[in-house]
Amino acid sequence: MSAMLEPRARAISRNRRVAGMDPDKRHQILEGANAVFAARGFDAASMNDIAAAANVSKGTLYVYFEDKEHLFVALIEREREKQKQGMYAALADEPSLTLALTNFGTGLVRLLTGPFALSAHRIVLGVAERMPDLGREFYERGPMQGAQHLAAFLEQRVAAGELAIGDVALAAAQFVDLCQSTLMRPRLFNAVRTPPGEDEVAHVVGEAVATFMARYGKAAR
Amino acid sequence: MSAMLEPRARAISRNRRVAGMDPDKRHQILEGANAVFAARGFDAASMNDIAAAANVSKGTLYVYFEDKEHLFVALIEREREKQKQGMYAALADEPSLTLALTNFGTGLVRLLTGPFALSAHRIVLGVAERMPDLGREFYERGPMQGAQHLAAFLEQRVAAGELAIGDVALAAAQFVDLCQSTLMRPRLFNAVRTPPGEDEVAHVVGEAVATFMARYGKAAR
DNA sequence: AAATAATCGAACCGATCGGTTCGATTTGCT
DNA sequence: AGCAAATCGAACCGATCGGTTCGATTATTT
Repeated sequence: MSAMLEPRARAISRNRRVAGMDPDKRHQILEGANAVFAARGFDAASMNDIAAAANVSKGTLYVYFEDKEHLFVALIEREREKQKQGMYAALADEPSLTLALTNFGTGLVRLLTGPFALSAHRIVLGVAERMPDLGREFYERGPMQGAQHLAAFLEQRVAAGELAIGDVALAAAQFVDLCQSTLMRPRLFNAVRTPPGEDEVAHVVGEAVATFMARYGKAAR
Repeated sequence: MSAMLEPRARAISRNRRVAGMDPDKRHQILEGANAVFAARGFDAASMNDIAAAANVSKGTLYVYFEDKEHLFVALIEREREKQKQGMYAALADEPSLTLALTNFGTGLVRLLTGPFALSAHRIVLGVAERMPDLGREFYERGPMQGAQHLAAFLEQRVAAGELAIGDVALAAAQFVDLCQSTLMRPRLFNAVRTPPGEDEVAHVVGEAVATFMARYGKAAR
């Protein structure tokens, strides 16, 4: 108490003298959970495995997370925040319409076909029937929010006279789906075990932009 | 022929004098399995539940199916055969290109957003990491085969001068994905708990056809 | 009616699960 | 150095799982 708020500030930023509050340990646990969930799915991932993978005792595990579902939700939320930043940057920064779409689509596909988004999708879909709230939240805060961002962007370009779109929300969803054609589905089903190559992504996204512009574009063509 | 192979015919079609061979009982079991798998997913569906739902003793269950995975595979295969017929009819029968696409797309969406395809997708995706063969087979004999059928159809129309397509396989995948925009994803995540209405399907498929034709159509526009 | 075989039903098996408990050990603060 | 708290680790709990076994029951065949 040398000053007034010394102890509190230390307890938060530097100490781990509060049970279940050490951010490093928390991170460590989430890393282990990530590995085990990705490899085995939700049901088949045991808390024993996770504790072992994280090099943490099972007791400590339950100090940091109250049960398996909360641990999984925390993992998803952390990863979402980690990957969301910069996803929508392409839409705000790039003046060229087709280039903005291309960059956005490329980033989207890279993210979706990556190992984390893939396993997260599999797990959430696998339990969506039993845990509808988890499925709904995952959808609303992920894919749906992405489509809405894109829709808002398209709206601007419509107002600017660059696009002519009747149903903007549908058009946004169409573009998102066009970008994934051929790439996401076989990956989800594990029929293709490696992420698509740079050239493959460029081709599919390019064709997505072309199709999208053929329908909704006003200037060129 | 009534004379000579009577007994054999009876043994197959009428009798149940061979263990695990009664088609009615097999059907009964699959019905129960369908209900339980759909409601709980693969891992959480217990063989006890399935036996109870099918009004069959657990012992009998294991006479007809050697384990849970085989039971699930048999269920999927039965349902696939049941629903595949007539799916590709629209492509063969209809002379009008846009009408053929519309009919195909409508049937596709109806099937995919229906309760069985939905739960089958969730389950297979949920275990795709642990059971890669199941995921790959499901994909290859379902979605992939559908896309190939459509690609073959598109190829004909390209040869007939009605379409101009560079990458036919990609174009087919694009159309399939366009048809599902807005409809399939929220349903998969259980964010929308009822199948889309007739009008909604018509709108989305109509827009899918419009976008597809804007890019690849030759005649109009 | 007697025989024969499929099915039932209920107990049982070993394994594993999520989650808890608690004494031993480590860690960081004073 | 000495203390207090976080963590460890291993045993433990009740429940449930997939799968098996076996005597009782039911239905079909002769």
